[in-house]
Amino acid sequence: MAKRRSETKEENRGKLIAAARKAFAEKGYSAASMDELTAEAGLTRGALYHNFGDKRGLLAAVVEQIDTEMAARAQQIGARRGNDWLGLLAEGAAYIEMALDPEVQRIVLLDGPAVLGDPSKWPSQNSCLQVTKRAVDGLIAQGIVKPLDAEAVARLLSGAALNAALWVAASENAHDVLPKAVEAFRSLATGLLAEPL
Amino acid sequence: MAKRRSETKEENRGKLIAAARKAFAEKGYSAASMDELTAEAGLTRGALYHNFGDKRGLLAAVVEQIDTEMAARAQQIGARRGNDWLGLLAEGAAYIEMALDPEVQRIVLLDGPAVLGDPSKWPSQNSCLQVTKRAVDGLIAQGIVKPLDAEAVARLLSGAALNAALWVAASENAHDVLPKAVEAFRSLATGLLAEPL
DNA sequence: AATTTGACATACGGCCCGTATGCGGATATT
DNA sequence: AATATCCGCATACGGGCCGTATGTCAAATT
Repeated sequence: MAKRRSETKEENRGKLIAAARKAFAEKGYSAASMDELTAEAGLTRGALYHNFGDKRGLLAAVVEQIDTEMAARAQQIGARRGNDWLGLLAEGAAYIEMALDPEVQRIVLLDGPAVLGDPSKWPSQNSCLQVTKRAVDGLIAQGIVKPLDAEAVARLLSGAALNAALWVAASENAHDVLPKAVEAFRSLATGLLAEPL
Repeated sequence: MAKRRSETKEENRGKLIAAARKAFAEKGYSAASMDELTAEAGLTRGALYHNFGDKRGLLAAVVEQIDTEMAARAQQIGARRGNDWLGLLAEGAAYIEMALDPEVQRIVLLDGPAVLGDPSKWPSQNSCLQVTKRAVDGLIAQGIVKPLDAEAVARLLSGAALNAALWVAASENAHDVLPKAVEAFRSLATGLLAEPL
């Protein structure tokens, strides 16, 4: 066989991240054991430490991967809708739905901030925030949205969306409350409009 | 001296909670050592385990104490302003400011949700949510706010406020961005009004 | 006064993480 | 092509922390 070394290294990195995603999502960050994690990936803690430095580094890598996937989805939706007002609303709703994924919740919304600190300091830069910020910036430039601080608006919107998702996910009947959350989000967002509809 | 037993027990409970507040706020939940914690309170882990069951129990008690304090402040502000629209806005701004306290951030906003799970399942019931929900309920009944699901609105508002607070706190110049956050919050909230101002 | 209760201390064991060291194959050198 | 080097990963070790079981002494009960 004789594979290239850099090749197998990337493979193993991928295996570790995949195993970590599963373990972190199921057990939570602190309860996830590095030994079990690496064993499930067919490796040992040596590989993990060599690739990611420490447990936090592994979490950061996992978060970055998930975040990248979320950003891709958001971009798709934004592109399909166009960069207008309805696009922003659709994006917000999309984030609420994405956050229903237990993996996203546990890793990105709960353990991520607690272990890694403020999202703005993450390697991945928190795509949700960035994408929203860009959209808001555009809408302000067009005069559709009030001339507020774009980052402030993005922070509030994303915070609202993510909190709504946590609520929906914790509810018994998620499919019943999801529309309520989305509706409330849409109402809230209309407060940003420069002129009432 | 010969104090009553129940008396000293409450005293020690208080000492432990106080020490835990400091340790959790400074080092974070997972990095805080129970041994150091209890030693600083002049006790041992035996007392801690006897009173709170385990480390999570101690965190829950700390969160409850802080949460109660926050609820008291919010009630004050609400009562002073009256249960009207401006009262709700003032309350939201108050929560943003309260969340600037590093203790509140680290313990209630970061470690709390990660360790204890969804706030709605906390013993303290998360005062921020409850107070906001009650205020929104009243405004809906008066026809001031659109007939949305009160809990959904409360979730979104509190999520927005708390996320804004995290942003402000992480900023270099907090006193510069705080007004931006509050202004954005006010704009967002106007989206809830049944009729434009 | 004897007994029971309860609050807390002490002792023990296991798990987990981070570091230091060792090893074998891929890569570079001449 | 043979040797030397490097690198990715495994293994071994040590310390810390948490949860449980057990012990102890003062307060409460009778």
